[in-house]
Amino acid sequence: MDRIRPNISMAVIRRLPKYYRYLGDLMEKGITRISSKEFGRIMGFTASQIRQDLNCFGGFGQQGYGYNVKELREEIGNILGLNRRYNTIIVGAGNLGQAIANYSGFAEAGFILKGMFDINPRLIGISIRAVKIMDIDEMKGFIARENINVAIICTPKEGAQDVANRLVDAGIKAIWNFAPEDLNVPDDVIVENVYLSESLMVLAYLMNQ
Amino acid sequence: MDRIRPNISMAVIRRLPKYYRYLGDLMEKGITRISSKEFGRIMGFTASQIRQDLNCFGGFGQQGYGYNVKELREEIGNILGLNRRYNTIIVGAGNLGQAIANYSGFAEAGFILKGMFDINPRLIGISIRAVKIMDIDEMKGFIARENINVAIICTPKEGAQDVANRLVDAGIKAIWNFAPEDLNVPDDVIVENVYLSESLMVLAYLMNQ
DNA sequence: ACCACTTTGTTAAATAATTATCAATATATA
DNA sequence: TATATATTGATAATTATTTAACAAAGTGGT
Repeated sequence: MDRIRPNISMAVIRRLPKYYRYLGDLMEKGITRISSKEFGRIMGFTASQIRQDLNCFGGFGQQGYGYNVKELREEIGNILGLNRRYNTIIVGAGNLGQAIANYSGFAEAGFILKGMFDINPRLIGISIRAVKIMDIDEMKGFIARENINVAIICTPKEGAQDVANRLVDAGIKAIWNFAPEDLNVPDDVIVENVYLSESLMVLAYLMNQ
Repeated sequence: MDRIRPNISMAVIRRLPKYYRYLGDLMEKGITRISSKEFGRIMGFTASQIRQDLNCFGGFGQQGYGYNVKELREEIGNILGLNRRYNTIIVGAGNLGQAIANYSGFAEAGFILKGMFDINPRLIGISIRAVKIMDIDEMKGFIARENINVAIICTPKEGAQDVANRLVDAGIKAIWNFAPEDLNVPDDVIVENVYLSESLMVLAYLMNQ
């Protein structure tokens, strides 16, 4: 079904969600077709880059016509795996964990929040959006029982590696990590980091240039 | 004081916070000196890259010895502008805005939260960590009065560009943007984006490879 | 003070990413 | 149906980034 995809660079992969987003915007405006030239103008990319990127995955365009917006969006959605569902837990139910639990973009990408975990007895038992916060000691059983695919780490730096170890032990293969720490996990476990303070420091840097 | 820094690439700049973080870890462990070789081993970079990166800003090392951990950390902190203070406001006081307000890494990078703004009457008037949520119509005056340097946008996609326009109008030159939208601002305004859903989509992609 | 070893800063080489080019092919119009 | 125009996909050229190599300079032990 898919063409073989030999070593596509992360540079390309990280642009895919942006394409997906802009194609959604175009759809909302009722635009049904777009050329790489016009698409590039809107996104701030060169037309060449867009054609090059899309061609990593297949010839979605048509000469003399351009790209069909709806079709291309669906294709990219499938490439990104947005057509699947991922049973997800949040570990660390503090402010950030709760904000993520309430985050709507989350469900839109196919991630379904099934449970939350913490070590703080004050938090255990309460619910966020009908999702219960449980004791972290119940986590391993829950992951197996509820067929959890993804875990989101929202703990402080100190607890993060320990949580990661527990998750790996419980069979989790994908982690979205908000803790400011590079997690040590086996090669077959995927970690996608969101380093908020690093982003903030870059802002500080740019302000002083 | 600073040496002239001719066009340092964003690739280098985005690594600086990581150096800073690892140097902090080393300090906590009581390590006072480190070679590029060992530092590279710990961080997962080549020794060459570390020497190349650091040399963009100055010769911080010593032949036969390596780098002084404390000194190097301070130098990088200064390069990043962490020695300065930035008066900051949050616009959009929903779940994410409140989580960011409670985020500790924030103050550590020199960002001082002075106020929060929203359009929701239910939120206006309440306080998060002793910081009041105010009506967004009061924002422009507040920015001038309190000498605000930085604004954090935590609104939904729909309100983001309008908020950005108001911020630019009020003289703000640096924006940390969490809304899933590319903001249109004048060239002299810095925008650093945190695209959570894009990060999540990359995770989904990687899970399907 | 000497010598073997370490390690930097810098330059060169290699690799990766982006942009330009263009033949091939489709569209749109008369 | 013929023709001018638009646009892709692919390849080549260019630019950016990373890695390797090495002389110069310092360390540390004797």
